[in-house]
Amino acid sequence: MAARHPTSYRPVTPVRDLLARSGARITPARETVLAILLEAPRALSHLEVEQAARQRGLTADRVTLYRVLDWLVGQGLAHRIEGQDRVRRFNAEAAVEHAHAHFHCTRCGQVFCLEQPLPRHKPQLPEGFRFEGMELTIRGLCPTCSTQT
Amino acid sequence: MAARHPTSYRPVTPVRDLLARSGARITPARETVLAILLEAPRALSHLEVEQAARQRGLTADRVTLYRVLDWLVGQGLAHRIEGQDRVRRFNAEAAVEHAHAHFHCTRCGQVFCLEQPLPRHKPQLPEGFRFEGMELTIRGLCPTCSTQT
DNA sequence: GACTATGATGCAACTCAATTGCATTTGTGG
DNA sequence: CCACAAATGCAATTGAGTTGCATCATAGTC
Repeated sequence: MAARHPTSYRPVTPVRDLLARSGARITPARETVLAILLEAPRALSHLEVEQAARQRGLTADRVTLYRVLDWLVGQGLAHRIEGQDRVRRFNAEAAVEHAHAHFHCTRCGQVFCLEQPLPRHKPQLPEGFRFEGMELTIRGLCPTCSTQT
Repeated sequence: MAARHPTSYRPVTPVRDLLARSGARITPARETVLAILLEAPRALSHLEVEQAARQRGLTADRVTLYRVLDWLVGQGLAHRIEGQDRVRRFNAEAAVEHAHAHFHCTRCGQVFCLEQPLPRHKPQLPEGFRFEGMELTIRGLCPTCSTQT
């Protein structure tokens, strides 16, 4: 997988810099996982992260990856998406405001980030409800699956 | 819990009628579960359905309830909502078009149906994606939880 | 460069919703 | 009332995610 902004005039912020900002420790697991998420074209499940990590030579426990992912979410470096299949997926959009919809393929289960932003305004809620955030998930078939009959 | 349209000029369609339309068998489990969903003010998890069913004197296996719920969804009699907590919740909106947002309380986990409809139009999708449906989930605190500090 | 405290990791066991296979029961059309 | 397809019950299983605790490694300090 290629880096995100190969032709950008501004260099990609190195993974270690992003991590360093948190003040917490920089560990191989955190470096690798964040790099994986940053380079992924779509949201990855824990399992996909684990496989990608192994390909990069990281031998980390399943639990460690869960904890790293949670930590990244806590740091605001990654975002967690609740899938239609009871599987959580993660992506990292270091620079991009995370306010877009997700597309969940009902056939292969992949989750894609869509470019179009969510409505800017907070939705009207009935009396007493407090808003924290919102998530728009579109179900359907991805390009690959929609052509396979 | 009261029936849905107490003042409507049109009588509420009896549960058995709704079931009969499917052409499939009418069983105690299906009757009870559908009645529970129709009368519930919010989406219910499998566990909540099970407890409600027991209160009504239905002694059905957990698995049966799972299967009944799936079947109701397949028949279009119920709708499945994917929670932020990896728990599926169900509601039945026999007459109402199901195109509204859901509110998920991040504290108590309850899911409420919001009145405001989703945007009518199908969202623009990148080339190749096929639209099937969408789900808008708003996270936050419900009235009860938002007052408990 | 070595030392150390604190926070990260590994391991094993566990939780919990949901699913599956198969034998048994039951609703319904004939 | 009968037969058969469909629904149910039961037990075992899956799979994502979590927890407790012992061990290890990072980053600041000397």
